[in-house]
Amino acid sequence: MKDPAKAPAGRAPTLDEVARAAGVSRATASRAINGLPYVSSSARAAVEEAVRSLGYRTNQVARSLATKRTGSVALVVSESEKFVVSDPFFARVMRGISGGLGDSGLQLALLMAKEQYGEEGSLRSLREGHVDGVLLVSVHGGDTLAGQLLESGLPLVVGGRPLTRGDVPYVDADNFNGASMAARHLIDTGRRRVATIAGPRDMAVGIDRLSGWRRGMASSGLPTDAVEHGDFTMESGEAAMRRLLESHPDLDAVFVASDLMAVGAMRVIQASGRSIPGDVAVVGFDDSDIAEMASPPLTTIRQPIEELGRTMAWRLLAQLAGDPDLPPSILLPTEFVGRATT
Amino acid sequence: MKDPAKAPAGRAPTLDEVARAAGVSRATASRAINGLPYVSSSARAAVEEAVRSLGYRTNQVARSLATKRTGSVALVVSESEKFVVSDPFFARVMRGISGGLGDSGLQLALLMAKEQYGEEGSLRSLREGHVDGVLLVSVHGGDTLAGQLLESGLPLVVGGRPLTRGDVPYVDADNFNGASMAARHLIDTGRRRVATIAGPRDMAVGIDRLSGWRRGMASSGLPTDAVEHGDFTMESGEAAMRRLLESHPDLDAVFVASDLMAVGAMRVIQASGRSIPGDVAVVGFDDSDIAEMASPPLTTIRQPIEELGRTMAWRLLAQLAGDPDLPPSILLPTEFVGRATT
DNA sequence: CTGAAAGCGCTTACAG
DNA sequence: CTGAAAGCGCTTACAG
Repeated sequence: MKDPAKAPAGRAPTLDEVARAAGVSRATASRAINGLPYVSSSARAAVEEAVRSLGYRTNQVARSLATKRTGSVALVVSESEKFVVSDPFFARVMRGISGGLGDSGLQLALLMAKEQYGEEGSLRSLREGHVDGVLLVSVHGGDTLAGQLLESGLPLVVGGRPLTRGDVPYVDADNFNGASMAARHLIDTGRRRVATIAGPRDMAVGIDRLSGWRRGMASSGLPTDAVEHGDFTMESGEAAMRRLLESHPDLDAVFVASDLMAVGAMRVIQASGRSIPGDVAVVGFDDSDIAEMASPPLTTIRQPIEELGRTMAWRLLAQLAGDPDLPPSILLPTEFVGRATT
Repeated sequence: MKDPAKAPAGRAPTLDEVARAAGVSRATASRAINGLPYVSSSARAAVEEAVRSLGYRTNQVARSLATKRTGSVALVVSESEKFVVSDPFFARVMRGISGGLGDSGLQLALLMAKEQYGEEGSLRSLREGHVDGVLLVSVHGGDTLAGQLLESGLPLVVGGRPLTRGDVPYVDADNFNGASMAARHLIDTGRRRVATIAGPRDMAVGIDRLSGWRRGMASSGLPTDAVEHGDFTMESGEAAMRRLLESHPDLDAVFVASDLMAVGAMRVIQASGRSIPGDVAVVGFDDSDIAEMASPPLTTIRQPIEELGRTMAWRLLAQLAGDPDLPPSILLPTEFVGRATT
């Protein structure tokens, strides 16, 4: 017994075959499948039945060619050395993005912007790839790429505040208020000589966490002169802490702009014979895995990384849908997480 | 002064325009661009010049429709809970894959196989997505998905040995020999009562590292009865170590199947009043970031994670190119990294 | 070595 | 509400 409704093996059924099976034109079949109005319910039912029995799936490539939309967005990440450090960050953002794209039907195309090709090369391949929009995770720099993308007219959302391009839509954690909370918590628990190990001066996340700490200190009129910078590696945290202990041996607390640097700082503090939190209290930032693993477990400020990714996806989706009232950029709340170092 | 060779703004130049500018037919322009033979050098030069001056880039969507190849491969990762643990692993594999794809021109489409849709849903969207091949990172299970993909005829390379499907091409680290090296190193440095904390019994990586350890021990005729299992979390490493110390208080070394579990084990060892490596030597596996951060820094077995990704990409590329003599699967060497716990 | 033409599988004005 | 037809931008036998 043959079943003439079955698709011929080896080749995917086409819209044409669906239309024939349903006894309608290709145009009507297309409308029914895409849920457009002006299709009689009987035609719609026939098409749905044909789709089911043939196992039809629309060929996205053909659709893209006709509609000039690809149904995919690019996730661009820079492949710079520094990035390796924040691998877990990246993975979590991506999970969030993937979740946020959810049932939108959009594919996520990954693009590692290779430094050897330069940003122009990345831009080119984005246009070649014909994506509908771009999600750019900008850890370090990437500002010029963001600017070019914006000017090219491609819908764009950046993760992390771009340093120089205030006009690019972005989503970021509220680093300023998080750092301010950290300072206030230290003050509230009786600390009076509070230092900070900040991130790089040329990264928004470094700048924002430093100015947030300043704001928190200023609200109590405490001095903000004990500042050293690191580059978010553990080693740089150790080195910065050594400098701080030398210049400010009387410090009784330190806010460190990342958990990883904080772990380095804690080692130096302990090696100097000081106890944590007895002699020196420590607050980190990120609430990464190592915060809990540190000994003692590290008090820190949590940034909602998955949520950051989800929000980036949401923002891009909304823009693609033509949503008129979109906030240019979005700040996600950070949260105090008390553990044993304060 | 107008430049008639420039593309009209707003719309990308087409092959048609290139052909016209070069004074050849579309067919010839296409051949020249794709580097096919049978194009006169004068025609080739004219086309190249036209491409340059117009800034032409081939429309991949149109090409895909014509050739029935998409120029993209899917990276499928399962989004299960357990996966979160190995985030850094995942990010590094992906970097390797991206690097391995290199200049192949293939796009990497990311697909998080959501558990809620089940594997059938994932499979469907892969076929819909019309990718040329699939890279599957199989951390836990995923064997049935791998099997279905294989049967669907889509070129496939799995990262990590599938547990039940011996017929699927995969790339993995040489966990067996790595674990064997670990055991031998402990024996060579004078340890005689060597325990192990193995991974889950239902993961290939758990099984392979356990049997490798057994092999290493057997070569010296030492007993292999001190075995406990964890699930690769730090907590499970702690719990397993507690059980080991209870059942084998005389142990003088332990091989732990992951660095993260090893850090947990070290805490328990130290809390029991034993010194590392004085009383108990410890060897981990992975050479992840925390291996260096542990105190004392952890001796471990390095697995080449980026290389794993690169090799997966290479294997898939070779298969797509129709390379006839491909090894069904590939094992990447692991490497001993001596630090302070042995 | 080259060109005219058909075809890849859809969508979408347009005219009914 | 529906269908015939043009078009999206390429590739590739086929015939010269």
